Amino acid sequence: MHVQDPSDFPPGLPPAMALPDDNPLLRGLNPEQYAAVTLPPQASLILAGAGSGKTRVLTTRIAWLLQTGQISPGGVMAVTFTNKASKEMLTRLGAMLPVNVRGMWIGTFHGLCNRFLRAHWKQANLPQSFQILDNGDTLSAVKRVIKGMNLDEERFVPKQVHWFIAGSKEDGLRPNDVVVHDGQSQKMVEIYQAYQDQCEREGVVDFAELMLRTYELMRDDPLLREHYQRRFRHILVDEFQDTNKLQYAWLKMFAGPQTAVMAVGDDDQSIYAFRGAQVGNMADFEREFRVQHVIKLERNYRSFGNILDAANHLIGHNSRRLGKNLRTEAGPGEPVRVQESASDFNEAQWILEELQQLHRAGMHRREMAILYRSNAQSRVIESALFNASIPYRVYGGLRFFERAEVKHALAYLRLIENCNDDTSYLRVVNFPTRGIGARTLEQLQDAARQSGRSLWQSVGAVGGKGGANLVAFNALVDSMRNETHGLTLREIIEHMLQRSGLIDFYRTEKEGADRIENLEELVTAAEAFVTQEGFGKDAIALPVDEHGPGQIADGSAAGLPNAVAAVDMTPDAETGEIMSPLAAFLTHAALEAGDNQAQAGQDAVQLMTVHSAKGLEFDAVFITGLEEGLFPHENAMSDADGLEEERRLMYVAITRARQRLYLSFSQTRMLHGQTKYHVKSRFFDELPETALKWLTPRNQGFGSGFARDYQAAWQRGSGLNSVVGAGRSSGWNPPAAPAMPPVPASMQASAAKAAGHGLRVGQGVFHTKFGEGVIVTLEGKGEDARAQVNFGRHGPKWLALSVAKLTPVD
DNA sequence: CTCCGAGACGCGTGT
DNA sequence: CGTCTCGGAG
Repeated sequence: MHVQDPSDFPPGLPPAMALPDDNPLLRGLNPEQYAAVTLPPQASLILAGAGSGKTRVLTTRIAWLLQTGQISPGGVMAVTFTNKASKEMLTRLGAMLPVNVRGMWIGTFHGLCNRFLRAHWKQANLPQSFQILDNGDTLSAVKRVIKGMNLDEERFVPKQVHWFIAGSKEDGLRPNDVVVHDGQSQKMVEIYQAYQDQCEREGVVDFAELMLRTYELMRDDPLLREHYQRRFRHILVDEFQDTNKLQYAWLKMFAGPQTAVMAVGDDDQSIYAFRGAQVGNMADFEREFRVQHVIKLERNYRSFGNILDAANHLIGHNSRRLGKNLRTEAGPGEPVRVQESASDFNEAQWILEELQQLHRAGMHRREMAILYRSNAQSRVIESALFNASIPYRVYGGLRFFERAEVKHALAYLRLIENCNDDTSYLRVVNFPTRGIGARTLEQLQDAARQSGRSLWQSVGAVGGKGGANLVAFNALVDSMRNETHGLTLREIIEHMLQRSGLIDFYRTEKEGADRIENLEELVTAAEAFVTQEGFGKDAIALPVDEHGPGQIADGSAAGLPNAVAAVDMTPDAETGEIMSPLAAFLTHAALEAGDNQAQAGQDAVQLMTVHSAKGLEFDAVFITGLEEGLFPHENAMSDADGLEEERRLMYVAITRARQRLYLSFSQTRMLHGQTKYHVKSRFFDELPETALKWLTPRNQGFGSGFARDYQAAWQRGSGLNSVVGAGRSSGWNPPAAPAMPPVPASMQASAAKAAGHGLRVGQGVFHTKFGEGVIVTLEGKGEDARAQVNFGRHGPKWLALSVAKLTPVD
């Protein structure tokens, strides 16, 4: 690994390009960024630290390539992992250059695959109107397969089977390619095969299939491969450290001998190994693409010094790094604040107070983020925010297009589009209820299975009342299709909502108001989609891409497309026919879980997992639940690899903060419906003490009681936390707090109950060998007294109190 | 067939 | 604690 010296760079470029100040595009770039943006058309690897201006480099690079005439819009592909990232890229690019970004291949891996398969559906052996299964759809499809094979769901857990199938596909393996170890894995492969057959029958593909199908078509069709390889002169890959085996192989298919691939990534931010990401792809890429230029972007433009010190110090505990350190010229800024709470409830309460102080001091709510390791942790915080009427927005969790009522509506739309979609059929055939019960559906599924046809096609095989109801349901869908023919997307959806009975159903429901609101939101979303994607009356096929200098002739002779429209409007390769707005909208719904249309635009506090925070930044960040078992998560604590990934995750979390960072942990937490006792995260031991400021007394934490914590909470309000750091860089001086109220009697009582052996559950103790821990359980009396103590790093231990020396920590 | 309540089970991260 | 599944009554 070598770093290009920016001073003698870029070598050998035309003079016009070497003058940075001449070109407004390049103004303000630092030497490394400048070098990256203006690299010659060869394979390159950009190691871009957090906050180092990575997106700026990517977009400026594309703009510069276009502006200098090195490529045409059609000659570049830029691929990201998230819709958020690709949208941002498009927006920024559009602001830099007057270019029709729509015609460019900029999107997520899955979005680009979709675009590719829409154009080549025939060669890919797909029906023209193939539908995409989201996670929920895939899971129910897997369940159906398992049921259909008469297998035990205990032995073949649908979730695990899905995991197995997706994992196999991400390794590029079809059922025949999977190596079988034993009877169990043999059966798994059979399920995989049956699932695949079912998908083929129904004309649907899952996320992994989008990637694999595209890869295979490119691999097996030399004409197609050559066309695309010659077409793309530049391919830029964002978040390269997150690519899996299949995505890397996919990239190699699209990158030809003349293609300059720029991989941008940060090994320290690799947090998706659990779903197959291979950081090793970075090293492989450097070798296999014979990378000449490796550039490190280490200058951070986001955070103050103390925050970066914390990040650098922490990540330094990882081995196997490519080696990179963030630096800033912004000064130390405020210290990183650390808060300990007695319970998750108290933690939420404390966050609430801090949020309000920041807001009163003038910070926008949207600039405050609360991060947690797992989605389940959001609930306590949400209810605290809700009760205090503080606007907030939750990312992840239930997304718009995943809500039950929205999925029902989409299922009707999908049936209108493709009536063989059994997943959708089963979802709404009896919703709202129309006298079609389990018995009838079983007969229907049996009939379908035997004839190898879809449920829709098999309704005739079921007799009796149920059979008649099925026929009536088919007729309903048919008439919806007929009646909406030629209508606008909005009209189609409104008609379907009425005709299906969904609206009427929710009107009579007790809690139906919210659901109706969401259904109306669906209409709005469709309307916005139509406007955005240009499906208006004057919609025309988007322009054919012009090939830049040195580009190949178009591939029309081979029946290949050289016209590329917006993601969902790709014309058919042969007929040039454009997808219907409905079909396009359904694709959109499957690929973009619908970030959450609801409270968008409002100035709201942002709640999300650390994973979904990647790529974002905020003025103030709270990292919550920093406890052993939670963060790092218990399932990842046992092996070194898992722990290193957790540490990278923590690194990502820390580097989201611009000005103020809070780290918070709690002694107790409601999990699985019961109270758990936790030790603070080991990550605290890996942070530089000089950058931290403990808001609660240091090392006196464990089990020191609710009363103390209660008092501390009030002391904090009285300005304790503003002593350090206030006035340094930001002007958030907390207002004076009210006088401290007396400690409630109930809390005093709980502290006083420490009778007997002088220990109680929740008590913090010190053991000479295991260190600090928390008493989780107490049993027995006198000589037999024993305690279960959770020592975090050493795990929970049973100790005989007559033998073990436990010193209360208080 | 539909509705409702009791009981089981889970919460690790995402396109 | 919340959601999903299953069993029995209407």
